[in-house]
Amino acid sequence: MKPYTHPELADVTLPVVMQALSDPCRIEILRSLMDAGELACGDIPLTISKATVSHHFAVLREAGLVLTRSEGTRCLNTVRENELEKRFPGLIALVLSEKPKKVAKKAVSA
Amino acid sequence: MKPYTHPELADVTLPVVMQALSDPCRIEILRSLMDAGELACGDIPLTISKATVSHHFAVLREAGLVLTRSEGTRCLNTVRENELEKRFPGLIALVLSEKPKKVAKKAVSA
DNA sequence: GGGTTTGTTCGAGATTCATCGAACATCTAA
DNA sequence: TTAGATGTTCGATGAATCTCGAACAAACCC
Repeated sequence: MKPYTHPELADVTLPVVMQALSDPCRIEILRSLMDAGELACGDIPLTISKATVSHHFAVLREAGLVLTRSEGTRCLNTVRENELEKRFPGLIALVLSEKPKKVAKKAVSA
Repeated sequence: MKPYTHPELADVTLPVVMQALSDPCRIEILRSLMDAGELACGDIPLTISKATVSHHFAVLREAGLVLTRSEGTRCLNTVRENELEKRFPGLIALVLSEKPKKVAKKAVSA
């Protein structure tokens, strides 16, 4: 089985995180994740191949931004929100503040 | 003389800014600028060629991060701090909060 | 004017990156 | 066991990026 590896956020550098966030697809993935709480790779509303989606998730994972766990044939992803807030204060808010695509979302208070 | 062009921050997207911040050299440049207030290209304490420094400044400029003005044969650069704080709240603090590390500096004694 | 300083621009080389289809692996359902 | 669903990995390809030296341009100083 595939044991996903996640870095300690203390070992993640700022350039690595910024690089991970420099792609519009990955920013959109992060927003979807924050919006839904947890999503499988296939649930990402993007018109790119699943190979590319897998690649983007790997980048996000290695940058310490998301946490992936296997469940059946699917992999469920979440944003490492609390840890990130400690390591890079304000980063998540920055990502979410850009282009608020969905307004009046149903109380998913975080 | 060369008329430097600077984008409106409203037109700058998050991926573009993140891309600009994904290079350790450019992060170091920003830190030096914030520390000194205003610096010429040649005053950047990095061991890279002036052609490369010029390139990095162009990237930072086009990402809306720094403002460049000519003065004699030199070009003085400042961080667009106030504007950035409005457009991308917390971004500058994020860059400064990262522990300063050695970027392309001389190696320590062996 | 001639020379110096400062920075830009122009190739060019090397590396990295995003993207895809195809093949593969793993788990679930029938 | 077989078939389907879900992701990963493997090449490959085209684009972007980082870096440099060399040539160039503009402003200063003598």
